[in-house]
Amino acid sequence: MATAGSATDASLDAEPAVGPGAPAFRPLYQQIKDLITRSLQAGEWRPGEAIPSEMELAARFKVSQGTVRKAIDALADENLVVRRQGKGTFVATHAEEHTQFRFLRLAPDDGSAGPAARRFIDCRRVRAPADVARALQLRSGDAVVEVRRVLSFGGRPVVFDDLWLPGVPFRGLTAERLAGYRGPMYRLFEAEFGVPMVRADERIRAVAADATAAGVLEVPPGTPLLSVERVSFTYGDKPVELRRGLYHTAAHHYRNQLL
Amino acid sequence: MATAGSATDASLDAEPAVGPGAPAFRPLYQQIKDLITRSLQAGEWRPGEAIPSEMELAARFKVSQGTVRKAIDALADENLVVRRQGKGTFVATHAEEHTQFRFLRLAPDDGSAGPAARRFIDCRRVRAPADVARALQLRSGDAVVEVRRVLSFGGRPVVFDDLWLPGVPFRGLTAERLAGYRGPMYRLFEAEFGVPMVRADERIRAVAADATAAGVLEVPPGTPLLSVERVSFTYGDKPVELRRGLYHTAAHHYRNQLL
DNA sequence: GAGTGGTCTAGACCACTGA
DNA sequence: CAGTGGTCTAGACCACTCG
Repeated sequence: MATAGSATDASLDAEPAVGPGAPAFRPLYQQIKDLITRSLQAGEWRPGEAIPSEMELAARFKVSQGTVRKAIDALADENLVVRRQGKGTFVATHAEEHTQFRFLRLAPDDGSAGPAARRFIDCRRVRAPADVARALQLRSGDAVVEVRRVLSFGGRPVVFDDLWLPGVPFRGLTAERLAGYRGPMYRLFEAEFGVPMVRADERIRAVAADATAAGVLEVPPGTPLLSVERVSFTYGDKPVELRRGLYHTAAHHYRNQLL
Repeated sequence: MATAGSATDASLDAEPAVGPGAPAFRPLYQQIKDLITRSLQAGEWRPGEAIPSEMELAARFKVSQGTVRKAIDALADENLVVRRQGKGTFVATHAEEHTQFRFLRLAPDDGSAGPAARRFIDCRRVRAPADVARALQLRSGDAVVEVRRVLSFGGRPVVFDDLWLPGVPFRGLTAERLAGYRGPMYRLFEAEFGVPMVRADERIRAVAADATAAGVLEVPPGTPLLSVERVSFTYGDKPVELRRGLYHTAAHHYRNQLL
């Protein structure tokens, strides 16, 4: 079977489709990948849950197991999904993640990986300034939630984060909720608000500590700090967080691997 | 055929090999990948050249095309090799690379991607200081080549690099050679010295400009700068460059994608 | 049209997990 | 033990490149 006729709950290309608009060529496994992504987006399976087995998905989409496998491989490459031999394939989650990995690329200069202590400075509903609105694809003045917090390692404040979340999915996010939660903040976002962070872009520069940052991070004003501006996305490449972080890099560094 | 007997020029696992030392299980395609990597390392095919077709490699290693394909896929994922449909598979090269991509993650704040201007401050043979020797896995005092250079964008100096290369493969690297070369520095390294950079680890922090950096980058002393310490590797995870870069991030930023 | 990589299938068997 | 993902094979056909 070269072209599938139809699937149970969504449509694959019925014909090779070589119209004048030339939709080019779209491999079957990519179409399957999109269908699975759509199911993730729709919440058909929640973070941490298993998705159906390859055999089941192959039956559902009327394609071979190999094609489903390629689709899932692609999803696994993007960390949307995690494969576990003998057990199944699971929707990626920030639940385990060994606390501060994956998205916080800060490492201590020596290997000592002490646990992070969090302190929330505030959490307020505000109207989105123009730059925040632009980053989150909202309109200026739309409701957003602003959170400010500090991360400390070994008793010393190292990270000062100022972040904004769209008001609508994050209605009900309060300082108490944040302070009372055990586990990574992104885990709370996905578990309590149904917004899993899946990808992020960062822009990094060096800046001098202003009075506020100096006070929070307990350094003299003017101290060089790493400025990390991050936009995080959920499933449909939809931006759902703007974060401005200031990192004190006297005993820590931002690690990155190029390949 | 579940286990291959032998190959033309190297050995695959002859037996499942379940000794007491438990070498675990090593998929065939990974063994093939290692063999191909070894050929790359030995210079059997040079950067930019095509490697044999999947069919030829399958015949050479006495495995199916599908297995070779998986091996090459893995190599392509690590950017050791580039696949081009209809043409072949080619050893990765820094020849095209659109000038400043892949390894220099600095981008202008506005989209304006002007060409970079290079200026070489010096290029000397020196004895490796302890920290350089450690990073390059040499002995303190071994000969290394130190290069210092500046990159400018739109007439303004933005990057000040100080880098060390092991003396032995880089015998004959001179300021004239560097200044006279058209194209990326890493292209010169792979083409003239047979050392392709394949992977790199970076450690980033914020520092204040000292007198030297301030002079070179034309900023006041104390200006916050991005400090980027990079160790680059060739094929066998062998470190072949230590680079300390200082980036002036007033109009540029270091971009990074997290997934 | 010949040769390359890319897709898709079908089936066998292996490694791992957990009841 | 049954069920999962992981490997390997063999063969067909497709998309792309280039002479």
